Amino acid sequence: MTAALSREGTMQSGRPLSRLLQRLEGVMEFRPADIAALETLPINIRNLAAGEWLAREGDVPSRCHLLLAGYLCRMRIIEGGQRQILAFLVPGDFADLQTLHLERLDHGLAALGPVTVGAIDHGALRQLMAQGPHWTHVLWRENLLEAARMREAIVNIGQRHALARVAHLICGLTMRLRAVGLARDFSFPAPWTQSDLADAAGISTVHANRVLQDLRRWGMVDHHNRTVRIHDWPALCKAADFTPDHLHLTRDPIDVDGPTDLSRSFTPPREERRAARD
Amino acid sequence: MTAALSREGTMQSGRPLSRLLQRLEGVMEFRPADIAALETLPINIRNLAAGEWLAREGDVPSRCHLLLAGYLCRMRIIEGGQRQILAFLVPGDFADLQTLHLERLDHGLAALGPVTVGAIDHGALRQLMAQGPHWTHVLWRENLLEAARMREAIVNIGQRHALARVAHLICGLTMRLRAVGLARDFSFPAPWTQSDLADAAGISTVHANRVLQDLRRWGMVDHHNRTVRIHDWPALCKAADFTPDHLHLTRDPIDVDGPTDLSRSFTPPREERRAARD
DNA sequence: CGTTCTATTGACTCGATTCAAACTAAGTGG
DNA sequence: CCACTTAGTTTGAATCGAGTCAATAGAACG
Repeated sequence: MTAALSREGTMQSGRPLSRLLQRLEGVMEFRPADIAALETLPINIRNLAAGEWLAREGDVPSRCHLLLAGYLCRMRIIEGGQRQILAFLVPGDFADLQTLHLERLDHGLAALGPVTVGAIDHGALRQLMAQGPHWTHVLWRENLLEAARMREAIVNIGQRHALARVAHLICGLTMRLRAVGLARDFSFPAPWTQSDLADAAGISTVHANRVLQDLRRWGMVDHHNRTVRIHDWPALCKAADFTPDHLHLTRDPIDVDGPTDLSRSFTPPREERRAARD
Repeated sequence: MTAALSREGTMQSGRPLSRLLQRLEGVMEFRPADIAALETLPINIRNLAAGEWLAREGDVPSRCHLLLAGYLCRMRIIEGGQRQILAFLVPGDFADLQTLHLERLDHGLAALGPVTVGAIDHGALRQLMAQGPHWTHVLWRENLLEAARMREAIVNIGQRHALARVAHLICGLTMRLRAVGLARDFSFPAPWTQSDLADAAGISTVHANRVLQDLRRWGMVDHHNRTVRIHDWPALCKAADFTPDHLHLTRDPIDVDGPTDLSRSFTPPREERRAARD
């Protein structure tokens, strides 16, 4: 079991783009030519040790990094030393794609556990996008998916209790891992500490510990031996108030077999004044 | 004074793009042809009453909306009825630009006070972008700026105390308004309620009230008569732990008079293992 | 095999929520 | 223009979820 897990996590060095493509193919069609164009990108593979920085706040990278194996996190440290983890990244995610259009990095990127990344020059990506609107769309969309996850993080931290926050983080990670072929059995390596989880959920380390104990006691999920094992997925989702909508993992309605009925696509509900306030 | 303020807020109907252009020109150069291309876009101007929805979660819009006057907010309502305001939008901001590449809206957009928006068809925007990489860059960057503000919101809600959160929201709004020529005198119309502010800061309405009283008592800022008046900007920024970095309002280093020294643009600090954890 | 992280526990404190009531400003219609 | 209504603000008291501090237990690592 553990062996299977670690095999799952291993990057097939011949196909560094496989995680990304697997996820993308879940939501859109690709012509062989599109994939060929992507696969000609020169990728520089690099390993990071646990805790190592991939990039720091203020950096002006000239390359984008695709996470191939392991986990990265985005983080910011504020005056007073507190750290907020903004996001966990999973294989197939771009780490600093936004530097194509927003040069200065406004947050740091660090490895949670050992990590493999592939570096692609900005120039190569720009060339890829210049070949047609398709890859522009895909990469832009990648940035938007990230923004959607951030919105979810705001809701999570702003409105939910500690237990739901932590549960929600785990649910989101699970779904995203499954979208790239990992965590098939609802368990996955989790090299981060309770303190990392706490900083992602906006709670104290001590409280994160107590919440994890609760989740374990209720038989929902267990985090031991650097491994998360989900025992009751429906219950966990319920406790987390989790819905996968914000991940946009299914084909957007407008993409499914031709154009949808557009008459209901935009509804200006004039009659509902004030409703927004309550 | 009040007259000047309301004049400031009024949209010059002949130049609906003026706020957007004013902000953009603060960070990049435009050729007259670029601006001309933008100004030929067919824009449909529409007014919304306070509390009215511009769009709702689940909508699949076929147009993007540029906020011309007033304030919009992004919001999500969760199981249990709690609302999280994800962002306040100010004139010159796009409300649903992301629907160009992520069709389904994962949050609602509502008017805080009376609002004027300009609707631009997706098709027209795609045509604009097809004319060259320039507007693609600009619009993509708009999405990234929004993502940067969301990261800041996560840090704000996740790590700061209630007073700093509210102060931070006000600081961010002020800077963004000033970037489009509003709030020149550090005061601006604020048609939202304490309950709106609370939902944006992730605190209860009662506590928002108490925090606002503190900010008033300390002589930093005052929110009365649907107007925010900042009396001590440095003190407010200090209390908020506010820096304008995340707004990317200055020219990015790489854009200022030719290429910057790229040797220091990416620094893989191998020696700093573990540092990321503390 | 000790050193260093990481996880766990208990006691105490505190920031923030909840509930409920009172007060104030802002429309609305007679 | 005033009485009525409604939305928004303010206050106090009780409570609670979560933070802090400090000490211990356990795992991992060189």
